Amino acid sequence: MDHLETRQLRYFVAVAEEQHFGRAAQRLGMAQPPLSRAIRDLERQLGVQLLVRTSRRVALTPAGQTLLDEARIALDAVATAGNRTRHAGQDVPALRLALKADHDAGLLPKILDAYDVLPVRLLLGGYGEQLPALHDGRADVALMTTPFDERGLDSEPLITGPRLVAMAASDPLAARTSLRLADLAGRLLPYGTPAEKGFPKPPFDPHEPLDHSQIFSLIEVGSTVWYLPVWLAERFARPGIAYRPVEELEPATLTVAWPARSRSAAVAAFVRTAQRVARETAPYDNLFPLVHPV
Amino acid sequence: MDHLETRQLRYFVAVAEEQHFGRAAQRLGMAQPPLSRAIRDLERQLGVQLLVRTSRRVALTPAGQTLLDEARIALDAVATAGNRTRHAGQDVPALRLALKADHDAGLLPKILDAYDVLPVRLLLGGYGEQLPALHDGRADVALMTTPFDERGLDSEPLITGPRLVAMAASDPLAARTSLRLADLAGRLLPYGTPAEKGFPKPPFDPHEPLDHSQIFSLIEVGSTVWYLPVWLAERFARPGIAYRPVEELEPATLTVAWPARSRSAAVAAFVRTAQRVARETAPYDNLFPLVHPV
DNA sequence: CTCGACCGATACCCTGGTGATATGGATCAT
DNA sequence: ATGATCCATATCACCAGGGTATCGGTCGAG
Repeated sequence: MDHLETRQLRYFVAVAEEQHFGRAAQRLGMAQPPLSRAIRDLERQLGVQLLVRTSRRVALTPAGQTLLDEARIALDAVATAGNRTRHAGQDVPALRLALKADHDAGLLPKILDAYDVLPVRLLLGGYGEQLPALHDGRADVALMTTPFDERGLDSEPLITGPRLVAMAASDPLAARTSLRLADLAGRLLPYGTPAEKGFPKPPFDPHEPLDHSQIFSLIEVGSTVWYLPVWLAERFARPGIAYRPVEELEPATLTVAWPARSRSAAVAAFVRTAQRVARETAPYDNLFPLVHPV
Repeated sequence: MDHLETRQLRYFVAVAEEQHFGRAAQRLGMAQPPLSRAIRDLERQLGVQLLVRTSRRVALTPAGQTLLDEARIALDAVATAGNRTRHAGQDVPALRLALKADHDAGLLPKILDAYDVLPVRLLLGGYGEQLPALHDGRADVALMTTPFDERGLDSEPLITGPRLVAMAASDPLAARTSLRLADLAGRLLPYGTPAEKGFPKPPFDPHEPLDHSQIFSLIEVGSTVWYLPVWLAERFARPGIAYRPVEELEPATLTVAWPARSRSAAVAAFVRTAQRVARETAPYDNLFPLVHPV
């Protein structure tokens, strides 16, 4: 009848995600027997069966699924408490801005120049790392490209531009003026979309997503094509790579996002500054120089 | 650099709220020295000073205030995980409805009669207990009277009616047909409003709020007056107590509320049922029988 | 059908985290 | 000056929580 400890939740989440006590124990850096015991004690404590163990596999009960969902939320909240507190204790207060390098549509220098409320610390994370950083309190505000999971966040759009396809300049499709998604079907590497659960096994090392240089190398030799917002295309314009509009491709919106219940004046001022800078920036309405470079 | 445990957060919240290690330890059912050590270790772990100890008082640093806020949220999320899981493990699924007895405007029987998705378990709590029950997962849905703290909740209004003042029939003010708030200033017991932090010491035992019978006894002998929604007045109409409208008193709205991110079909159906029942119920537009009983 | 591989549970041991007691040192009220 | 108050330190004890060895049940290969 005692209180739950985060250790119990971490253990359960590991087992539930791995569906395997041995791997979960390995991931947690411990042996399997104490983990089994911890899960059994947790079930006793809650008075609920969480897992169905056949000697061959482990499956979640409905109650177990509930706990998995809720425990993720709770662990996130605990991590947030720690991260926010660590940050609040720094003697030099700062605004922590999470973004992916080159995904700022060129606005970043102007925003940083115009924002003088606090010093800004940049957290340059890879693809999809901005969202968790906002959620667990490592970042105060983030620049992200739509679409993203907006639950728990407030956001304001900054600037919108078309998405283009990047392909080898030598690609036969590059000769066409108009492309459709169907023309490009099957040409994308599986990394093209965020890693989902049940991520299908890619042909080679799935652990490390490709960085920009790697991606553009593959594009240049015709191994893949890539969808990307116009501001990224602009930054990576080079001979050997052609950018073309695609009819059905939704435009991308660069967005500033922050935790929903943030009442920080520094964040609010940053958002206003970013919006003002975005308004003063020319929209992406002329693709001619990019699609037809000299 | 390890993970935070809820035990550490509970300890810190106790100390921060009591501003006193001894009382906090007592509240936690432990001795003071291990509590002091736990807080010191927590500060080491976070690398942040949380409390300023003079040998006379304990005060929060800004980082400590941050942790207090965040830890409350995190502890709530952990409690929610446990409560929701316990509930999901019950073999008889049920909808848990939190409300205060008599605060249903007479809708409850009709709602329960019309709602057939799940059996309904009533959680009859005292004043202000509905909100925490929703937040920590003990209840799926609640009936509450506006105003209440809507953060983290979704809600739909059911029925609106005026608030009245209840006073002794013998009270000189009962002879008047029109009352204003100023006429009643200072006549309310301090229990009239929810307990805030820094709750001023009431004249007698502050621990247990008064129940309805106690309140109406005090009203009947002229010791206090009371503001209450018309549906409560209706239920407690009796000789010896007079109900009068008060000009500036905002009307009350009986509301059905549920956790914001609930995607439960059972809750959604309950809300629809409650709204339909409320629409079919006569509004409170004729106060004559209540104010001028036979 | 049999045997080996796999996987979770059980039994048992041991260490360190967590709690208790005793006491010190600092501050404030009288 | 002296006692009261209150947090920190020192020290001890216990068991919660982690490790190793092993068991028992299930599935698949041959």
